[in-house]
Amino acid sequence: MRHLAQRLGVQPGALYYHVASKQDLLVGVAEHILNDSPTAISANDPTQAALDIRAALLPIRDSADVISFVNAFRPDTLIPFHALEQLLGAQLPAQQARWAAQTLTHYVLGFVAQEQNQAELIRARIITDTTDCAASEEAFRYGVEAILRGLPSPVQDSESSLFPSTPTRSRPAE
Amino acid sequence: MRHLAQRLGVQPGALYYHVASKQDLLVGVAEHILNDSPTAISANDPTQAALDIRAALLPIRDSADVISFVNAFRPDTLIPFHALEQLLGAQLPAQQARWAAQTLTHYVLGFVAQEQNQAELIRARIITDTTDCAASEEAFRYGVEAILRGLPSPVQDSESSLFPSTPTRSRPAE
DNA sequence: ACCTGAACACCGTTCAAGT
DNA sequence: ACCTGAACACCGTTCAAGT
Repeated sequence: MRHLAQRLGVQPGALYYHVASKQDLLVGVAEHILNDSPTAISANDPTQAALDIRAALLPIRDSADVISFVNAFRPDTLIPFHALEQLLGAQLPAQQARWAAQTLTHYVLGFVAQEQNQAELIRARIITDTTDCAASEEAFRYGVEAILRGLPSPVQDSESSLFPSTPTRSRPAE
Repeated sequence: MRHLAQRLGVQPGALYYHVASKQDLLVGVAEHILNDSPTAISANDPTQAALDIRAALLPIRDSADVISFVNAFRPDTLIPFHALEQLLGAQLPAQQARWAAQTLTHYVLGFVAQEQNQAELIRARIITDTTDCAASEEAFRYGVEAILRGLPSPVQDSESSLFPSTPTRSRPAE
């Protein structure tokens, strides 16, 4: 809050005319990070979505912690995670769709949070850097693929979207 | 720090005679939480280990965040996660064993962190409680089982370890 | 050996008062 | 409508000085 105020050339208290609390501000920040990312987040392929979310978060310090907080504070406000739920739970009971999405979500955010917290410790010279960027990506992908393998597989789309095998039913009750 | 000092009937600064930093203290706290838990953590069955870790963390406020921090700050110091690596990676290349364990670890810590952060927000009356304890456990289990299904299965101890079906590929370059 | 006192450089938030 | 000034109740950390 105080840093932000300084950057706006304003007293800390002034922020509270525009925002009710730091937490409310973070909701806005989280939405901005995910919606206005240079790399858009896929809404078709869960593997790609996971990679895209990581790519959107990595360059922004502590963003994974922010997103995790917002997901706990205001579930369902962050579209990409909501989208994941529809993607993975295409023909699953609603509750299992939610569980499936949360499984992948927790992994993605947990993984990136660890990367970023480690980066923060390195920046502060508390630990020394032993990170290989390419290896991190490989490790991330390994987990994503393992999880998707374990979850009930969604529509194997390919060109088979010609015949509507999926009942695409039940738009979730608002 | 200040809370702890107060509880010890001592000035805040006095703590720094015994501990180098808050972070060092947290390493000790994390070890204590996992080692001296009333419910011991299984070292045989990964599913049970995950459930045990959650059981050990749930009653201690913010413990999942503490453990996550310590895992980033000092990887490999927390035994149960190290044990998970050996359990899951019994006949896997070292790097994949690590990745497998981290996949499950991120899920477990991410899940419990969300539960605890939500509990904290409820305690502070910032959000209202809509949590069903039994449902949470079911959701947790769902994710654990999905992930273990997706990961290369460890020794199915019974009789199937007779034929070495896994090609145990090219040990990765260090 | 262990602690106090006091300071340093921080937090998020509130609120009367100014313009 | 938007901000200042000043305070409130907090942080982790350091360090001379006490016992």
